[in-house]
Amino acid sequence: MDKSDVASALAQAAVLLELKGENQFKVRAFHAAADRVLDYAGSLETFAAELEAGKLKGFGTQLAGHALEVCRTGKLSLLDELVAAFPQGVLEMLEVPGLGVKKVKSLYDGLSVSSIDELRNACLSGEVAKLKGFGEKSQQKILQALELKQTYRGKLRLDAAGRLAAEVMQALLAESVCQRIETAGSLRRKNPVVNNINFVAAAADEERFISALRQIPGAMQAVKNSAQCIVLRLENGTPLYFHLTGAGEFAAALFLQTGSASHIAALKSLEPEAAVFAARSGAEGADLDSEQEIYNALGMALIPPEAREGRGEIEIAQEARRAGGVFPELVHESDICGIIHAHTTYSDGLNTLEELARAVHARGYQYLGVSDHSRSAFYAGGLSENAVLRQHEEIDRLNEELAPFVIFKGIESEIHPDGSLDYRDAVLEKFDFVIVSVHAASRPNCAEMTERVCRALALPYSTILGHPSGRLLLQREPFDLDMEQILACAAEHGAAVELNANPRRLDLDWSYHQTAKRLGIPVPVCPDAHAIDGIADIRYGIASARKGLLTAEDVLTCWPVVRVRDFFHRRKRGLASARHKL
DNA sequence: GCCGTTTTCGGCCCGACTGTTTTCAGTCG
Repeated sequence: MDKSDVASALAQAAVLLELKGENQFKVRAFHAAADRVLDYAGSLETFAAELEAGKLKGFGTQLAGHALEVCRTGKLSLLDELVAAFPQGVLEMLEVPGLGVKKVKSLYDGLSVSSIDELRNACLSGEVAKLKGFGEKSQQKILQALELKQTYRGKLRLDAAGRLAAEVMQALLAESVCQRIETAGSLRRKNPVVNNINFVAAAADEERFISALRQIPGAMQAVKNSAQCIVLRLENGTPLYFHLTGAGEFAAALFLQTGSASHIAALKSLEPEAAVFAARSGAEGADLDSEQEIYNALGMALIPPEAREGRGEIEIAQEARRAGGVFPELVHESDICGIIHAHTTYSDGLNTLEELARAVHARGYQYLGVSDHSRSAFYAGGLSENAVLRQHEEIDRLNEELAPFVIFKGIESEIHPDGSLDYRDAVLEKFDFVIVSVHAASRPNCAEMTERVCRALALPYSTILGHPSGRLLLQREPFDLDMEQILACAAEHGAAVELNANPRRLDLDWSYHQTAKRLGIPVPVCPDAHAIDGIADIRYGIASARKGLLTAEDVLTCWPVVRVRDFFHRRKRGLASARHKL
């Protein structure tokens, strides 16, 4: 039980109250109360105490009572009543993009549609288009959204997959049904989204192993898929594959189950590979006890798991081996010198500027690039020009206090449809760096969107392009834009392109990293943190950067403070030569 | 349902965009 539970109970109640047709201001009061719980800086205990004392703004007698009930019992009886009043599927309909509470209500009231399946049928039969407030286009959009939702089914984002895999491995090791177990497949390759989770396990007793799998929470069924593979199906639909192996063949199995199909196929087409694959299939005679030896036997340096995609890494590894060396050292989390792209309470962050700066400082980083939302992001409390000036004064004060630690003055500015940014030049001038990004809901065509971003990049104030594709993994598709053209444009103007490390984004996608590198574009790995905890997300960004074969030199946030400052200055003066060194 | 030091009743959070409409409601960020 924590603050997010309280907030989520109040927010869910708000949605259902609206669905029920309650007064919109009452609904808003519930939403606002939920936001206030999240924004509350203290502990759950002090929150409850202040509620009781009637000290919290936004909580009158009613809402304070509801919030206290959740704090004390973990339950909200009002919410239970509301949930009971609607079929479960109605709530699921709210997750369909383009459908808000009003439209769901009108579908439920007007067509008695109360589930995703019924919604699809109503669209297919053309009934939705006849409903007041809907039309042919709305119906088509709903169908498209449902189709997209279907393609997301059973898939997991890297962070969720990693957590699930860790829980499963812990449970199996605790039951002592395997001596060793590791993740393999797309999770070990750190793909942003995975369709399944693969494990390699050294387990002597197959029956005990399977029965332990059946004990895992959410397990639906665990059955043998082939001679050496067991598949576990969970309630959410994601299949988990367990490749059983003897302890002596563990490395060979891990190697075979990690590489992507094209990576393994490319290796199989090489001459000396026969021995390795024969050894694997011969089972008994496998004497290769590490992946290092396997790759060496194949005539190449060890390829890091993230890179095993069949996109040129084999040639790099062969070349490295010929030169007597190892695979080029990819970027590590420990290479990160500073944090760029973080929000504070000036806009929609949870921590104050000072708290955030001290936390980043305490973690041993050299600098923090603060970038709250700009003016036009009303929904996120975007900064007015006055707020910008106030923040700058506070930064100046903190910079004196925390030196040699540096806080860079930044902003995350919306790119308007015409490619312009949010403030007057006189204000833009005052920032050390400006992250330019698109948030707006509208989705223009490819040419318009590309033009919009390129126009922004041509402005001397645009330092970093933020989350360039705009995608939200398993939630929203990327904008329709020409990424190659945008990268060329960033390179031309000396701008950097962010690798947003939030596991919901991981944007710039790893498949474009080598293009960026070739064009000399520095790629900062940015947490886009909205609280101190969010800084830890850079580990996902680093995983993606490694996947894209980036080195510390390629990642702007691995540069020391002096070099970053110099990059910002040069960019502002239109002088940025992206790859210059001091 | 909450709030207020001009208010205890009457107002409550912005703006673009889309698709539905003939002047606006719903959604999104």
